[in-house]
Amino acid sequence: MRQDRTSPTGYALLGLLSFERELSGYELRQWAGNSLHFFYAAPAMSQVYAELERLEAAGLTGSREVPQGVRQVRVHRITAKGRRALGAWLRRPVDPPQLKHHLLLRVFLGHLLEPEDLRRAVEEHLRWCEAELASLRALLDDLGDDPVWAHARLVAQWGVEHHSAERSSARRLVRALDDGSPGGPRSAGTTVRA
Amino acid sequence: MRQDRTSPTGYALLGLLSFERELSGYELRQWAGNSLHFFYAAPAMSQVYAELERLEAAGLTGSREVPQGVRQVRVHRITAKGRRALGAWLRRPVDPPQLKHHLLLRVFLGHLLEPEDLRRAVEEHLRWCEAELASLRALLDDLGDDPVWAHARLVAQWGVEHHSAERSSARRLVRALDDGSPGGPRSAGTTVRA
DNA sequence: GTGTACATGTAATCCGTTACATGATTCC
DNA sequence: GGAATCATGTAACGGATTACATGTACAC
Repeated sequence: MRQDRTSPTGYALLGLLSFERELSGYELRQWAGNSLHFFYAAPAMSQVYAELERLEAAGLTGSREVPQGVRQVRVHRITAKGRRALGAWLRRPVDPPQLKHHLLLRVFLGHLLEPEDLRRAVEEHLRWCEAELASLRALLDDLGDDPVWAHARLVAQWGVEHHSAERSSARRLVRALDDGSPGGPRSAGTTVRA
Repeated sequence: MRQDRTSPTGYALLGLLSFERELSGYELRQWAGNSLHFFYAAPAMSQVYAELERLEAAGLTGSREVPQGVRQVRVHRITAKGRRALGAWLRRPVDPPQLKHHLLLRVFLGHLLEPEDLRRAVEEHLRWCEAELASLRALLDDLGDDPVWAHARLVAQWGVEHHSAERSSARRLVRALDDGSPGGPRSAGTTVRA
């Protein structure tokens, strides 16, 4: 039993199970991938299975096989012990957010890139922000106004704000890159915007 | 030689060495810890040493021991090959940012917490944001206006925007939590602000 | 009949952390 | 004299990924 051998990712999965539905590993991953992933990097499929095994070994979840047509699908549920463990974990001091922003690393090392290369990378990031915003809006739509999803709406709203800010910063970055390039704004037809 | 066995963290260190100074592992970690860490989680000390060994084995860095008083300190420098490898990596498609936001995971699972506990966690996060903003301002101050740090200033500026947005969102979260609590705004003397 | 989503896993490997160990230097 | 910082590492472990392997169900 010793200590608390459950990782944050384990608790995240346990958290998804805390909505009291029985879910397969695949479904858990799906859910993590399209709603959690905005603020918490979704684990690989294989890790979900590994994590579920550990959770079950620790008695925090249980599982059973249910027939799904011809096949057997294993569905998981949280146990009373799991609910207690999760509650205790949630009350512990929170670590600061962990970020690995690969684009900004490139910007930081911009002296090793052509301004055009850097600009393209930032613009790609901008497109990614737009795509994330679109799926967040779709998510908010799906959540409706059921009280069960009140907190889910809060984090989705946070996501919208976060990605909007990211988008503003990226736009500002493009402008700064244009202004700061050797010899002022870029020539060659990339700067003229409407 | 096979493929590209260097991790993003390895490239990050290589990037720090691309400013053409010879640095010890300790100094690299220091630098990563107080300027890179705003957008790229700083690795543990022990990983820095491990990464430096790999880089040297791959011929991307070189090192030598220099006397520092009585002791020998090992300093590292980037090689021509390292500069080429870094340049090539920087031009590759950029992965989206990776985030693990432990606070938001708590918010998402807010149905398992007392509103007061959740509120306290968000307020703790708010204090963390303030502290980060303060050190970012100090950093921007240190950077001065030397052209060498032009890109460093850009990412520091991004950091200020990012943490300001984070702060706004956290404040909004506190308000939403107050409003949304069962029975309206919290009683018991925590809601009345100024 | 082909591709995509559903569904579950194993193997190998690596990324990264914590804990431990050691010692010099500098500040109070 | 003691604490904090500088400085470098090793050992053990666990977290997480990629690549591989397998097969079903369903839509076009």
